[in-house]
Amino acid sequence: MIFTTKAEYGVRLLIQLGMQGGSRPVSLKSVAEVENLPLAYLERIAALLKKEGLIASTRGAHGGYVLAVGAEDITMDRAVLALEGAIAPMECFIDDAAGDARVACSHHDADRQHCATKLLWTRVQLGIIKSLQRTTLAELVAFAGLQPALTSAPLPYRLGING
Amino acid sequence: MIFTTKAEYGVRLLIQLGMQGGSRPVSLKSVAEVENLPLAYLERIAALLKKEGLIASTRGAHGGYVLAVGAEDITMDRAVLALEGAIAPMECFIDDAAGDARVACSHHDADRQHCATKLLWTRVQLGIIKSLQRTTLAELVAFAGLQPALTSAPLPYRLGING
DNA sequence: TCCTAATCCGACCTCAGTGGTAGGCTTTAC
DNA sequence: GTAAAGCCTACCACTGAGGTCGGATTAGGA
Repeated sequence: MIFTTKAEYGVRLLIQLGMQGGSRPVSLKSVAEVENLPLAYLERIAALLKKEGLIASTRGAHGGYVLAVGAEDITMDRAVLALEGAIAPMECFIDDAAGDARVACSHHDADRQHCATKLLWTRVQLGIIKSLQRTTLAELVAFAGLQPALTSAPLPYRLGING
Repeated sequence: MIFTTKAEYGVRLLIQLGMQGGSRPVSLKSVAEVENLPLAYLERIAALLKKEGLIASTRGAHGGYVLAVGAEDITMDRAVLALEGAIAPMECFIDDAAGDARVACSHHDADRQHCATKLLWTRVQLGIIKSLQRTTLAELVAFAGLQPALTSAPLPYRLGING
C-alpha cells in the first residue's frame, strides 16, 4: 500500500468537516461514529491536520473541529503530506526541510555510474504529487454528496492496472 | 515509502541486464557485487521477473540471466507490478487475480454516501501507473550509460565477467 | 567422473512501523 | 459541578519488509 490509514481517515475527516457548513464545530466522536473509525486514533490524526493549519479546534463542551481554510483552497497534496509525513517513492528519497525531495541514494556519490532508478522514482513521485495537487477538498466534498440517490447501481469499480 | 527495495533492486537488475548486449547470460553474483546487493535476496527478486517473462535464465555453470524482451518493449509498470505484486494506493484497493484492482472499501456497501476518498486514490493510482508506463527500460539503460563520461573511463560498464 | 558455478527453492529470522488501546489531564458550556 | 469535548503520553500486538541459511538441481570443464 502506498498510503496508510492515516491518510484515509484524515481525508475522511476533512470531508466530513467540509460537508458541515463550518458554522458549528464538529466533534470527533460524531465523525468517528459516522465513519466507523476508532476515536482515540482519530484524535491523533486530527492533531496532524491541526498542526498543518488545515483544521481548527474548539475545546470544552460542544467543542470540536472546523476547517481552518476554505475547502476550495485545500489541495490534497498538502493534506496527505501532513498526514503521511512525506511522499517518497523510495527509501533513498529523503525529504528536505524545504519540502522538496532530495535524493540521497547510495549510488549518488559512487561516481561509477548515474543512479538510473532515480529517474524512474522521480517521475513517479511527480505523478503522485500532481494527482494530489489537482484534487481539492471541495471536489471530494461535492463527490461525497452525490451518491445517496443510487444505491444498487453496479458502478465500474474495476481499475485496469494495465489499461 | 511507496515502493520497497524489491522494486529498487529489481529495476537495477533489469538495467544491468539491459546494459549487457544479451549475448551471454549475466550471473546474479556479478550483479550483486556491482550493485552491492545481497545475492540470496536478489535471487528471489529475479524469480519474480522471470515469472513475469521479463527475463530468462540459464542454469548451470556460466549460466545467468538475460532479458527475455527487448529493453524498448519493457515498460516499468509491468516490471514494478511484477516486483511489488500490486500498485494500490490504499488497503481497500484489493487486487484481483486477473491483475486489475477492485475497490472494496467499507463504504461501498454502506449506502449512506459515496466513498469520496476513492476518487482521490484512483487519481493517484492513475498518476503512478502513467508515470511507470511512460518509462521504458531502454530509457533507464541509456540514462545509466550517460554518467561514466565524467570520470576517466568512457568504457561500457562491465559486470565483472572476465574482469 | 568429479568439481565448481550457477539457478532454484523453502524455511526461518529480526526489526520497524502500522494501527491501534488505555488512561489521564485540561478546557469549557450548561 | 459535571459532562463533553480536545489533548497528550505510554504501551502493545501484529504484519510485512528485508533479509539469511541450507540445501537441491543443473550444466560446463578438467
